[in-house]
Amino acid sequence: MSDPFEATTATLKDVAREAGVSTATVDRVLHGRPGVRDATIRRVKDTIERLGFRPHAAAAELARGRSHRFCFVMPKNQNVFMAEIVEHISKVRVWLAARRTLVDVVETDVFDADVLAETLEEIGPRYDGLAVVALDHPRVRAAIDELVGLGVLVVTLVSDAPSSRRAYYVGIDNIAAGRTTGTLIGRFLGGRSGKVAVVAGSLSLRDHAERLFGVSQVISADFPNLDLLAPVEGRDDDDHNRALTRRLLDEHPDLVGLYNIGAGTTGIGTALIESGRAKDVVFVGHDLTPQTRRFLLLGVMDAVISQNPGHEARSATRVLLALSRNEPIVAEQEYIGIDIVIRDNLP
Amino acid sequence: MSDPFEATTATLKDVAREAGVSTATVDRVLHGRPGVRDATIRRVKDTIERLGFRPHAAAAELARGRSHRFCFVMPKNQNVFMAEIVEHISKVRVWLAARRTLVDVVETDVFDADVLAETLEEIGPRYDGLAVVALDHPRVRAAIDELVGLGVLVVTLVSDAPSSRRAYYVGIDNIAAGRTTGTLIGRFLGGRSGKVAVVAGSLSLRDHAERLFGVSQVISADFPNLDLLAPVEGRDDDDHNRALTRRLLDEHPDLVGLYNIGAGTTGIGTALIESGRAKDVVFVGHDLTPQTRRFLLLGVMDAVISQNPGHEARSATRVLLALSRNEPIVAEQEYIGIDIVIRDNLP
DNA sequence: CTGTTAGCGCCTTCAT
DNA sequence: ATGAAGGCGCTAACAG
Repeated sequence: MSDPFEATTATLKDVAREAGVSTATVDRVLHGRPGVRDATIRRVKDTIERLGFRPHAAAAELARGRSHRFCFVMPKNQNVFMAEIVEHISKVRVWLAARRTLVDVVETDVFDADVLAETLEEIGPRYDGLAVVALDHPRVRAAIDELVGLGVLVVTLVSDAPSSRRAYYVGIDNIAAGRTTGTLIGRFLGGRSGKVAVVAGSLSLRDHAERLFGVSQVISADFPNLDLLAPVEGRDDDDHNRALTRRLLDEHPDLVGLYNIGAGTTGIGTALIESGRAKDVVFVGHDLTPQTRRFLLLGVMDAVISQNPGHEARSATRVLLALSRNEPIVAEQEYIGIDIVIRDNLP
Repeated sequence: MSDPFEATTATLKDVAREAGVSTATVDRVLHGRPGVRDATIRRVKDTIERLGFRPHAAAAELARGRSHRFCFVMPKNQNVFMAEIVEHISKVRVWLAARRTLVDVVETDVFDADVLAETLEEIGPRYDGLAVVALDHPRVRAAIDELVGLGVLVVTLVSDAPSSRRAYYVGIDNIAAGRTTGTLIGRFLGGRSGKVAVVAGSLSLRDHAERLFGVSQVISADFPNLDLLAPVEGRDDDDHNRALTRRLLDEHPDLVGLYNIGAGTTGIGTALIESGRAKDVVFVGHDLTPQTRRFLLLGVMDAVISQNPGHEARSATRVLLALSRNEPIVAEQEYIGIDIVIRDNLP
């Protein structure tokens, strides 16, 4: 071999010439389209192999000239985390525009199965693909499955509907997230005994229920010195959570740990500060926001469990793009990790 | 109905027609090339704005038709972490091949400034860009600067040379990584008193020195109950580290914490297990490997501080590509976080 | 079954 | 300072 680059610089035309066929035939073989004799297929494949030919992605994209329309279906009353995802979608728009891909965002009540399902049914068919913050409910599953049947790509985002026919889930393993919190609280307490409280938004949300499951597992299995209280629900609302926390602190002088499973962390942190017991209670919550960042630096929160909203926004679009172009997905790149953030590794 | 895509689908030709100029002129304006009257520039820019025109990335790439050659300069005696980066480079090769981009990997003694500098000087000019695991040394800096002067793009990887003219650093903030470890060890010990030992590969390596600095800061400032021993150096070698650890354990019956700053974690873990004190000593090290993963699950290690090798390999290539095409870098996407990995959030 | 041919949208000489 | 025209490598419609 001469120029080490030559191998990768062969074009489809080269292959055609070398194989003694037309470019159209090479193209057919390349994409497994019918209408080519087996013998010819083999000959072409050999030449491709021999020349180390790789189709030029940009040329293919240009020639295909398709454009894609995707839509993100997001919660209507966005908390900071969801708002950040939306913000990142906007940032990716420029990049996508240069690829003739358009992404819309619609907001709906993703917590009401009927409303969500209707939204999906209505807007779904207008798009090539959807990224949905899903509710795991039969009605929603049905809507997703129907769309998939119509040829619309569906990926779930942040919250999954595992039993649906969605093509992919972009988000974290919430049981593992709960377990992670359990271990952190237990370890940070270093043998101290007492009660651990859990505040959830709503336990009918799959991700909240899963996180609760995870934390319970770990606390009961590994930390006999700790006593997990029955979870309370605060609808992800700061005021509710503040009141709930106040009550928990009052009723349990021996409260040593606190886990906020959903949003509304500000309310809890405020109540903790007001009680003067912020430093005595190990407090872990989700999602890195200006508020939780502040709480970490103040020592009110001991850790934040976080999933990178930018990564999730990009990942969802990349996955949709790859799926609709029939390109492979780099699973490793799309994996969303459970980030543990403490004061010292704040991004 | 009119194509809802129309707005984003305007082409350079459309702009030319609307602005009453030729496509060549639009192209000139688009890329700020000289030879266009100010008035014309304004007119074209206005039309671009008005039509919401975005150049089609694929078309541009095709027309430009350039190809790129990059090279990763990696340590010769690769530890697992470095080997994983190399592995990921191979995975990206297919993707890159479709973009007429070739990446080589050369191995050299990156710990010897002269050898590294010579390698850089020798192979650098053959490439459009280099990703280098740098040693922060005057000789190396000079070599990097010279290459940059020749028009070769240089990014540093994992280990930086901040005062050189390298275009970018792909890697973590090592001081913060050290601080993170310090806090974790301190918190996990939950008030227990005793000594904390630090094993480094070599303190003349910038990243090792920085991690030491970080951990010292935190331990001395926030954990008066802990006593940081003078660091020992084990050259990232399992056998050395095992012997060192054995000695540390012997000499300090009150050793409660252990931080391995570099590689060779297996040796330390082995010594810990052999001593029977694995559960009594909080042990934190770097990089997720099959071994450290096992140690986490066994409870021998309490946390692993890790930087995602796949992310780093992709990031370095993306940055090199973006730089050489004069495209913007998505800083947020290329940020390498300090991952805290415990038993429960293992990927 | 296979080949011909006209683009896709942009970039780049080469003229003017 | 500006325009005309050819081509990058692949795809797809249309012939045969």
